[in-house]
Amino acid sequence: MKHYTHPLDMEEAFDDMPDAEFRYLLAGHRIKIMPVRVDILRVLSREKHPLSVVSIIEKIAKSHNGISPYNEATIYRSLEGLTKAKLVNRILIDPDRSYYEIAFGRKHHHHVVCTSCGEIEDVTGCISHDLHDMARSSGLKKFRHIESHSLEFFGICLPCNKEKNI
Amino acid sequence: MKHYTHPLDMEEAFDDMPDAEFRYLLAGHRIKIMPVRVDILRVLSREKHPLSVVSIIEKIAKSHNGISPYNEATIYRSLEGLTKAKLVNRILIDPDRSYYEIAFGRKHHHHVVCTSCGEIEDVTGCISHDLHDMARSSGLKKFRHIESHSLEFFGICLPCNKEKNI
DNA sequence: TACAACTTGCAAGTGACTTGCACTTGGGGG
DNA sequence: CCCCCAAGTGCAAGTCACTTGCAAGTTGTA
Repeated sequence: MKHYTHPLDMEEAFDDMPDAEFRYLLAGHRIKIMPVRVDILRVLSREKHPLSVVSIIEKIAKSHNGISPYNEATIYRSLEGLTKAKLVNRILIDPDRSYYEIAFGRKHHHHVVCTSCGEIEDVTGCISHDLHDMARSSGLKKFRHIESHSLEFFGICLPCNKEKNI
Repeated sequence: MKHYTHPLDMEEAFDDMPDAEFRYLLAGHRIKIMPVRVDILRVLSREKHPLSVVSIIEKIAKSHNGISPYNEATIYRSLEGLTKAKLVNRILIDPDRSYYEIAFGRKHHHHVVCTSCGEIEDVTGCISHDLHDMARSSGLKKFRHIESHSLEFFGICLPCNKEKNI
């Protein structure tokens, strides 16, 4: 059997990560290994960028003869559980719907979102250390522990920009 | 008549800004001067932190004998218009509801949100220049213009933390 | 293998917004 | 200063993403 780097030590590209790895991760996080969870982790791990819930369902459907075997409620509950287990992250980029991305194996990063078409691109090299220092040092009387941060950029992507200048 | 610094040149504390200033701002942004818009600007300008829509309505109600003279739809439409005019900002901190804050007269800043009680505190001294540099320089093939960014921190505030340790 | 705890499907419910439409109003033009 | 209409409003119905209650099905462990 081929040996796979443990996901938590990897960088990018999970294209061929076998389901066994996801089961391993789920077990490690003390969550029951349910098919829907494995499917979600597989779908998200193959994406470079955050996916909306609808997209997640579509991708799952594609790998199951075009029909998702799971109820939507199940998907939502699963995403909630995976988020609590910190295996996926819920991303705050759109006030109208939720986006999720895999939470392990990738460099710390953030996103740029096109305010015109919604295209999402990664921003790597986050200065998160500086950010946390900043958060801790600037008039924060009531907070000592910062658990996480969200850093999102918004702009117009080149294709959309060109379209407008026609 | 007392002279007031133009809002756009001010820093913090609008506690006593007269409605005339808000009318001035609205006119300057070529939006009709409607009472609801003035009310929203007044309420938000008196707040140190972002307010949810419900809170905005409650504050407006307080200044009108306890009953808001505006329909909820009007509030939502107004907030949308004020956001487009860049007089208020919609803040992405809660996937379940919208928060708004005044968009002028304050130093560039961000927020820390308590994931337990929702308390919001400001983070000043943002390294926004570095952030934009970061966004522009890190593998961004498709974006050249970054219009805005959202930087939010999440943690547990001291009161909530104490509560848990009882 | 038995069972308790956890999950799921289904269907109904929730809640934050949005929209269609007829009525009103702010403010520029005459 | 008044007229007029684009822009804004109230009301009520609608939408849509998500949540929940419950009965039935799974998982993992004892």
